[in-house]
Amino acid sequence: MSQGRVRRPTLDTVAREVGVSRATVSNAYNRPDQLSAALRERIILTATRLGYAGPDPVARSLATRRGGAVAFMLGSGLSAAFSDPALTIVLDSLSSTMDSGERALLLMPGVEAGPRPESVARAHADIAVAYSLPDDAPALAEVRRRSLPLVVIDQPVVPDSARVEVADEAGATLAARHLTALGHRRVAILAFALGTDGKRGPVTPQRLRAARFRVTRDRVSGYLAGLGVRADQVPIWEAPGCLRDHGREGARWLLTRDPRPTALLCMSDELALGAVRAADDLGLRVPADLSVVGFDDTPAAQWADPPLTTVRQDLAEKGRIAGELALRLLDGARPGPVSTLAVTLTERASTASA
Amino acid sequence: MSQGRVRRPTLDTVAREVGVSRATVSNAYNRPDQLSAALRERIILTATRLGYAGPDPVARSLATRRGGAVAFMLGSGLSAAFSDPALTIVLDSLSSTMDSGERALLLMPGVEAGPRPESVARAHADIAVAYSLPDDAPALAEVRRRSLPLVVIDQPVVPDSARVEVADEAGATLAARHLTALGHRRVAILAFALGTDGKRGPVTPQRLRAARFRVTRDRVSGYLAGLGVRADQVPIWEAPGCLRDHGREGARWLLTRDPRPTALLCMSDELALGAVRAADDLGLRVPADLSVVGFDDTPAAQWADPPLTTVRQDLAEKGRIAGELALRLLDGARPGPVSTLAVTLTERASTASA
DNA sequence: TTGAAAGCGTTACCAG
DNA sequence: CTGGTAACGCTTTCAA
Repeated sequence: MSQGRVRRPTLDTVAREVGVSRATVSNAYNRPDQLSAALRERIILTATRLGYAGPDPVARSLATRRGGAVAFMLGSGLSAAFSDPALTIVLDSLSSTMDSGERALLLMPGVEAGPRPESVARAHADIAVAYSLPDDAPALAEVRRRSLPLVVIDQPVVPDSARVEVADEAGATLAARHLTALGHRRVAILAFALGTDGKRGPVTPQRLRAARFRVTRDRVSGYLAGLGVRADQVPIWEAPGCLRDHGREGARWLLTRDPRPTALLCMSDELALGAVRAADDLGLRVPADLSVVGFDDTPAAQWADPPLTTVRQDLAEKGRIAGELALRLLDGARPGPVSTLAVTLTERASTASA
Repeated sequence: MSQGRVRRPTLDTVAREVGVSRATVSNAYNRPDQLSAALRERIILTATRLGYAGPDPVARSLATRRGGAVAFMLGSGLSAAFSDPALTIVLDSLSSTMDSGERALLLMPGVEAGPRPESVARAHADIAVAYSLPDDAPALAEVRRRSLPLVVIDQPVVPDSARVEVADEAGATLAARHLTALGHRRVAILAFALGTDGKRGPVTPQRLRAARFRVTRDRVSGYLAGLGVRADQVPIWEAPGCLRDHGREGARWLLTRDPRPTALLCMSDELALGAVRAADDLGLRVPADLSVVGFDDTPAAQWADPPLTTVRQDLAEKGRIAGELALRLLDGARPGPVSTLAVTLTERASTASA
């Protein structure tokens, strides 16, 4: 049984043993219809006896010029990424859309501004999918250098890439209008990161202008438009991420300003859920003392107590579309115009009249 | 700028253009110290001008005999997997342990009994990590066929693999003893899946004997030992997974038995949290009317209301060890004996005297 | 239905 | 420090 340092058998070994050519053995594995069933069986049998495990995936890729994986580039580490239900839904939907069994999913976690370019350079992937990266993510430059087809989800805007986004600005406006219609005049914003430096805190107009994330920029614009105010007229907190704890922390600050806001616009449901928790910490009732609006409409939003008023986007659809764009690019198609998914406002119990 | 159908430049193209050999160009990329800085610069410059993106990762892998990825095999689909905080922690810790920037993470989601063997056959990976798969997962047979080094986390027991587990039986016993010490006599068990058929419901001793998951078997044994009863003397519910909703559903059933249990032993914190929710649905107070014990001690356990009494295992450490085992295997080492992590009981507020 | 030969793009070894 | 030459293991025409 001990194979020791014996050289691994190859197609050639099997071919020689059976007494046929390499091509025939290759066909035995890849095109069973190209040879007689009997011969094929003899080949497979011999292969098994010799301990040949089937065509080497790497060698096969070199010959076919297909890497067989899709590189999924994240803007954060794995644990943060997986704590984000929105990402989870999109990734799941993307992977099941593309899953032909032929393609694997190469996860490229990031630090700060996305995956390291060296990782991208070495990836055995023939397409890349970027999930919500900052404008100048180095990984994207590397994707370009390699001329890998690219699908961008949400952000940033990359020339020559296939893109799927949601109507961020419109959605944010919807949320803000909802609050003003309810009579809220003191509204604060709980925002995603503006930079990749991990900073958190109140946002200055200057930092806002230098923002490196399109989504954050657009949503802030939308909020301000819906509110009918300028950036310096409303408290904005920059959270370093989109998770619940980030929301709790930011809301704690926003809710201890004077005058205290009567409503919070949050860029994700998780952020909003954190805000509800912070309100709770401070003895504020939602929605009696504080209205909270989320973004995404993840499952948690409707399960929450109180159920969250939020801007609904179809996350699964976003993943599906991204997958289909990827498939099309892989098929040689040129990237088309951006697909923008519509959003709607889902009114639940976390908002009430001022 | 249009490259049209022009053949992609290769190492050779660059070498010819610069007037050096292929080897030298290769060295320019991989061993800068093997040539003069001037020559190297000239090479890189020409490469850029020609639009050469650097050594092709697949070709390089063929030559170096290194695939450059670790295949992480899951027992469930992506969305279920990422909803499990325990998996998330382990995976994050594993990936940061192994991350030399050289290696990528190939995610192999499963359906029912793990990844499809064909996916494993095609994966450009030089090592596989199995996360909590059933005893006879087909993917494992494929790993063996390919003679890929294998690290198994939790289960199953695979000959010739490096393994890291936790003291499941001991932990379960700890949990059960805690309850009996508190005077509980009517205790029920909320268990993981026993089969890969997605079934849920009360467990028969027969199904228990046929269980295909070591962890489930061992924990049930541990619970029974700690309780000092036989399998047919205690209600056991088989949940199809380890998530919160599964727990809620199972607990709803267990808590409507007559006589109603005064305590629940749950195989994961998520399951336990679902059980707390079910108790809440039924108007039962935890721990006044019902004691609940979890397993894992994920962050959610201490955040919960009430904070969860649970069997603590060091998930991050488990991931780290798995990563180190993988590194060692990659280095040519033979698998050693199984590493079993100790567990402790963390008493919090979800348990009280009967 | 089968086989021969020409790649696929690199790295590794060894001589100079 | 540089270059020749031989792998690496497979797929794919094209002819027979």
